Amino acid sequence: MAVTIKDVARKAGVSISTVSRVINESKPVSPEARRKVIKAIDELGYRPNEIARSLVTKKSNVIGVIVDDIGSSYVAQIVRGIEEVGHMYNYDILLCSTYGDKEAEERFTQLLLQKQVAAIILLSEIYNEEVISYLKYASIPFVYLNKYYNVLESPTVRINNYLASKKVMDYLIKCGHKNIAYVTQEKDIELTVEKHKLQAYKDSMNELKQPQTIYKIDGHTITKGYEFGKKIEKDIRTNKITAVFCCDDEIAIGLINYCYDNDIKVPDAVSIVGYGNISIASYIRPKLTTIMEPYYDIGAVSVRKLSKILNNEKPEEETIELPVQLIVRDSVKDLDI
Amino acid sequence: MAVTIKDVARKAGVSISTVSRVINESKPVSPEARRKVIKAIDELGYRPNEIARSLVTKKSNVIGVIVDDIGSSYVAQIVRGIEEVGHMYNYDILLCSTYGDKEAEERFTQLLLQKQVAAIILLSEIYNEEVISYLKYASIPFVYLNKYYNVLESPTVRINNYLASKKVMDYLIKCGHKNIAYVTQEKDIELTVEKHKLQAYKDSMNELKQPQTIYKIDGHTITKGYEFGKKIEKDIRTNKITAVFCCDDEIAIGLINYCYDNDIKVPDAVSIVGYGNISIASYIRPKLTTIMEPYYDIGAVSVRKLSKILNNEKPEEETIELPVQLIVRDSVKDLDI
DNA sequence: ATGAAAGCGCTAACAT
DNA sequence: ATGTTAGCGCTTTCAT
Repeated sequence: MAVTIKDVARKAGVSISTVSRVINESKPVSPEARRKVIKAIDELGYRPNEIARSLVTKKSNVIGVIVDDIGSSYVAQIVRGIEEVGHMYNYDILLCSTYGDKEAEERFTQLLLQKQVAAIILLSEIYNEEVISYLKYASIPFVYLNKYYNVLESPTVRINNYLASKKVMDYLIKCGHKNIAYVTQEKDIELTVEKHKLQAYKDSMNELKQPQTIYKIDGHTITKGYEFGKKIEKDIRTNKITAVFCCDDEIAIGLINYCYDNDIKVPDAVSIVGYGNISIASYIRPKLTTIMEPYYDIGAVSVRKLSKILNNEKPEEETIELPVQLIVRDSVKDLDI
Repeated sequence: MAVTIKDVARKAGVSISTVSRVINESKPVSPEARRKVIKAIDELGYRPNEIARSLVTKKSNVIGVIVDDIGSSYVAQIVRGIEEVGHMYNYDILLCSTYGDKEAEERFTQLLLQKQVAAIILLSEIYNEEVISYLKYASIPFVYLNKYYNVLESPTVRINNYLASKKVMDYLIKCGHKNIAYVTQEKDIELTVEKHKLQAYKDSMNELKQPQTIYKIDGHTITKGYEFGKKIEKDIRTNKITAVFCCDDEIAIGLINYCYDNDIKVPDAVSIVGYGNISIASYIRPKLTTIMEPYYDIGAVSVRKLSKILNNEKPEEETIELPVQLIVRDSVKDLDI
């Protein structure tokens, strides 16, 4: 049987209140009593039961984290930020993965609520307004993270996608590219960040007075990017385009692999830029030039935001925007050289 | 204020016991009362407080998971297995990362114990006997996972590293390679799985009646593998070796990248084999031939093992060995063709 | 400074 | 079948 506060009290010859006071340093205790209590705790190897504790305090110092798939590398990086900074603020992490299941998001939200988590971070990849309404209704502090969709008004931490895409376009143009293609997504452009990224592309091409070449693909995987290679191959070989700006690192990497397998030299025959800076980006060859989404920081800032709310500090703006950086590597050729 | 079992009882006009009975289906309840209770639960949006529940039942259906770094891809895969199968068995996951800190392993173990987790899965990369002793002393069901070290006797799920290495060597030899090098680790060979992997290499080379070429490097990162390229470059160019068996995918990938950057064709100039099958392995070019460590399954089987223990089912063998597979891709050349 | 006692929300005897 | 009650391990009034 686990040792309880009673055992400590008995052994120390004091009341359980006194024991409670010394472990919480909540009220003054005589040095004499404190000494005895500490001794008893030591000898018995006593550790307060956090469950009992949070039942009475109604606080849990647990943050519920619902992600799409912890096996996904950017998700793991965000969770790393949540976890590491969370522990600095003394929060523990209760983790659930939904694997894109809409119902699971709501089910896990309920579950976490039942577990009395102090706050929730929901990292989603789908469009799901209900879960946000539910979260608001449950009036639990939360942060909603979604790489793709702009869902409702909700507290979130993200980057400015328009500015990020502009950065890419400016760089490509600086490198002398004129025939630049953009690879976007087929679905829900109006609802997703693609809306802003695409706008940045269009604005840039207009300024450049060049025709737009827009490809749409369905999905964010390396495999999809690879398959996409077949579609774009001709346009590359005929020099209709000299640079491809992919909405996703995965797609860019798939495309690079397709080029490698089909003897199209990157960046000599075609320049490729990604978006995200997932970890593989620097390991494939050529190394991928891309926009760095600060995943770790997104996680870190999310916890910090929640921590502030939980401590009733001054409420922040709902949306926090983090700076982005263009990571210049080897997948873009400077045509002026 | 959250709605409690009392509110439901009052609203339904029954006692709290009756409410408890219907939500737990623990004892028969008249259809009439059940109906009223369910109605009240619905109307109030009541959800039982899991904290209160586990305080009295002394069960928590939470599994504490301590990992080295959730940002590491194989770790994320194991956690994915734990998480997904865990939820099937109705367990939630409380996650902590140690980042290789020995003290953190023990601190988090204590923390999880205080949180009354039902069991612990410890995924470590260091040698730390104390934490195992502590886990045993705390008499909590646990599984100890360590990719590198063979630490003490402890319940674990792993692969047979000798057999896995043998598989690689057999394949390399089948492909006509004779001058095969093995890249192992500098540190703690006797304490780690390298002991068995190296033995398999030696046995194979002896059978082949070929001299052994063993390199030692310190670390498991892609960067280390890249740096190692400089050391081995001459031996490749002089054809002293035609194939390199790396103890780690990361090292193999680093080496492949070094070769790419220095115009050494893989696999034409040198064949390279990895170990682990991390996700990047199939995305780099050439695709890496490697041993697949079934990370997801290791996580999945670990939970299943714990679940059995927690349900007092027949105790299993302490060590579970999972099958390995050689994934043949493009980084090995068949010399006979 | 300390102890007694109430009570957090719930389950599980124990009664009826 | 249902209600009453004790108590899980703890914090926190409220007395003293």
